[in-house]
Parts: sequence; structure tokens; C-alpha cells
Amino acid sequence: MSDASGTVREVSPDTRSKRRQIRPKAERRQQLIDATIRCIAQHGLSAVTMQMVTSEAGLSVGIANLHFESKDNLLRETLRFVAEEYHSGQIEIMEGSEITDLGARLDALLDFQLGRGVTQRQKMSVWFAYYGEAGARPVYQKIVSTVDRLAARKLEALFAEIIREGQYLDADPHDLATGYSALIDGLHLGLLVTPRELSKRRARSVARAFLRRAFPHHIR
Amino acid sequence: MSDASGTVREVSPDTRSKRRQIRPKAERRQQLIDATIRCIAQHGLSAVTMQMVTSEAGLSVGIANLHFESKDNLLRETLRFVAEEYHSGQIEIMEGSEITDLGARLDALLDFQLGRGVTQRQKMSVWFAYYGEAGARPVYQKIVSTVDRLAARKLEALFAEIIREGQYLDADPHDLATGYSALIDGLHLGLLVTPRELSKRRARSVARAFLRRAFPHHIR
DNA sequence: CCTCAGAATGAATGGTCGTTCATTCTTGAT
DNA sequence: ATCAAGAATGAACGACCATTCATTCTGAGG
Repeated sequence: MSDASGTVREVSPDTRSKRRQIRPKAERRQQLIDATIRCIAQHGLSAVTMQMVTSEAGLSVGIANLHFESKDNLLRETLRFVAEEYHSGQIEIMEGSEITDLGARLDALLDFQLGRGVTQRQKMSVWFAYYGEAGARPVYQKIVSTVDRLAARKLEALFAEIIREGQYLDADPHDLATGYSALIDGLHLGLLVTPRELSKRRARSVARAFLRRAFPHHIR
Repeated sequence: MSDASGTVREVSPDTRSKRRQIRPKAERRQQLIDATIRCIAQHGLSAVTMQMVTSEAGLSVGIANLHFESKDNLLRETLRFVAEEYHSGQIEIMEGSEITDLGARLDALLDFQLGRGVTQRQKMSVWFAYYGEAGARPVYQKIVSTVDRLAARKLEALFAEIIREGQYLDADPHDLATGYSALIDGLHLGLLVTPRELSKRRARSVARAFLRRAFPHHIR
């Protein structure tokens, strides 16, 4: 459990140095954000303390307030990082020019949204920890909705293209995009809260079924 | 500042009764759970304190530890209450014998899930506040998954009935039920986090579109 | 080799939290 | 009217939190 006690040592004798290291500000900030993500995933947002985060990062307590002005700020920046990572990943796929086939592009998006990178417990925990507080904290709402809006627009545009290409009548790209995004969110939630009853494999199959019913000519 | 010393007295000793009231244990417990729900919705789970909850309930600090043994226990019981309220509402609709038409029953379910009672910000906030911590707290996972499982089974059975009645080929009730539940969860999330971009009206239309694509003969 | 700007440290601080329990008060039975 | 049972109170306590800042240490530039 507690490898902090020293049971698990750094292997390389070089890096093991307890000598204090001076590193550029940007690097330390990222180091602390990464540690914060791990702490939220392991202990829950409400149990995260500055001591916890800084010791997880292998640094001293004071450093968090040196690079971020406060705990509040650290948490805000951590949310911003996770949100932007997720949404920029989506947008990259939707804007990328390597994939020309629309069906294949949709598949790539689904792979990203329910693939290894995103559905790691760590990231999902952070994601929903903030969602849980969003109702009471407008700041969180703003951070999420800002990046969300752009991705939603891009998804809607992709769907519109597919609808045109497939001649799908009475299919509204706006509603379909909203439904698909909600479905993915809900599946993430299921993977987090009831992992016993929902495997990643099945989550992907469920999402794919949604797309197949909407765009039968493009999916499978 | 120091009105505790007695400088500010009750004005009208008769009507302004701050007289302490003795009530049965069950009533006090519910009173505290209700107050907890309001506090979580307003301040976020991580900001909730015992003082906050008890003063919201109009009672003294000590009372929470009298009726629940600890804060942890109060929070657990609050989650259990909200979870059971939501799921028993669903099950009542799915088991009820007043509605015989399967399409109408589906509509009633959707009305409940995205209607006034459930999508009040208060309830949604509580819901997702706990989901956010669920990754780190197995107790929460257990509470949710226990009630969830029963509702999921009932939904699956309803879907199976509809599929049989409508002769919907290659429609898997299990996958459809998972997808529908995830969609509803995702829509709740959207209503909570980005209420500006998703109205209740549109959320219902999106969910209805899902059901229509799956069961075209039953919905609309 | 020396210097010093500023990165890193961690003991100390003040504030807030959950919890306790001696005391007060209410109610129903006597 | 009296009393006992126990519900309700809130001041007090100890623990732990975020934040500060005097001090130590580092490494690039001279």
C-alpha cells in the first residue's frame, strides 16, 4: 500500500538523489497537475489535500502555492488540462485529413472516446469528480462548456456531412450529435461506477449500435 | 458579534417559539437527509459541513451525530435515499398495471426520467456529486449498483417485450437497455453542466428519437 | 572558481472541521 | 403536579487543513 515508506525504491541510483532539483516552472506545473489527477482518482476530489498532491509528486508542500497561487487554482487548472486533452483529441480526429471516409472517421472517433487513453479510471474519475461539483461551481461549468461547445459543433458538422452523403431523411444532425455525446458520457459513467456490469468492449458495441441505427450505410 | 452572551434576546417570547421540539427519530433523519440534499446542490459535496447541514435543517450541530453516527454515515444514507427514490420511481412505472400499452409505458418512463421530479437541479447535483466520488469509494459504487441492477433488469424485460411485440429483428434488449440508460444519464449530465445548451424539452426529444429509431412501431 | 537570482523547502500559523458530552428541556406516564 | 426517559443543545476540544515565509540550496553566467 504505502510505497512512500521506501519499500519501493527508485532503481536507477542517479535519479534517486534526494538532492533538490531546480526545474523550469512549466515542468513543475505539469508535474503537479499529473499528481493531482492521480490523487483525485485514488482518493476522490473531496479528500484531496495539498500534502497529498505534493508528496505524490515527490515535492515539498510549499511548492504548490509557489507555482499555482492556491489549491483552488491548482484544481481549476487540472480540470482545464483534462478537459482540453479530451476535446483536442476529438477535434484532431474530426479535423484530420488522413481519413477521408466518413464512416471510418466515425469509427476512429469512437475508438478514441471509448479507447484506452480516455477510459482509464484515472481520467474518468477526474472527469466526473468535477461534473459533480459543477452544479455548485460556475467556474467548472464554464471551463467544461467552453471546450465542449467547440467539439459539439464539429461533431454536428460531421454528422451533417454523413447525413447528406447517406441521404438519411428526417435525421437532425443537432439532435443526433447531442444524443451521441450524451450516450458516450453515460457509457463513461457506467464504466466508472459499475465496471462489473459494463465492459469496455460492450460499451463500444452499444455506442456502435447507436451509430448503426442512425447511419446504416456508413457503419458496418 | 457576540450575541451569544445574551445581548440579543428573542423578541416575542410567545409566537417566535424557538422552543426545542422533540420529534421521532425517523422524522429527524429525513429532515437531515433533505437538508443534506439541499446543501450538496447548493455548495457541492466537497464543501458540505455538518454545521451547514444542521443549520439548513434548523437544528443544532450535535443532532447529526445523534441520529447518524457520523458525517460519513449521513452522506451514505443520503445517497441511498436519492438512489432508491429514483429507482423505485422507475420500477413503479415498469411494474404498474394501469398502463397496458407498451409504447405508452415507455413514454411514461421517459416522462419520469426527464420530468420535473428527477431533473431538478437539486437531485441531479446530488446524483453526480456521488458519482464523482464513486471511483474512489467502493461503498458508493455498491449502493448505486445494487439498486441500479434491479431497474436495469426490469428495463431489459420491458424492451424484450416490446421487441417481441414489434417483431424488431436483430435488436438486442440488453444492449438497447444499456444504451438507453446511458443516454438518460448523459442527458442528465448535460442538463446539469451545460443547461444553457440543453433544455429539458430538447433532452426529451433526443431521448424520444432514440426510442423511435429502436422501436418505430411503438413510439409516435 | 565564485556569485547570486530565484527555485525549493518545511516548520509554523491561524482557521475550520467533525465529534463529544455535560447540560437543558420536552413529553407522556404516573 | 411530579418525575423519569431520552431528545436536543452548543461550547469545547483535538485533529488536520491551506497557506506563509525565513531559510537553504542550486546551477547558469561571469
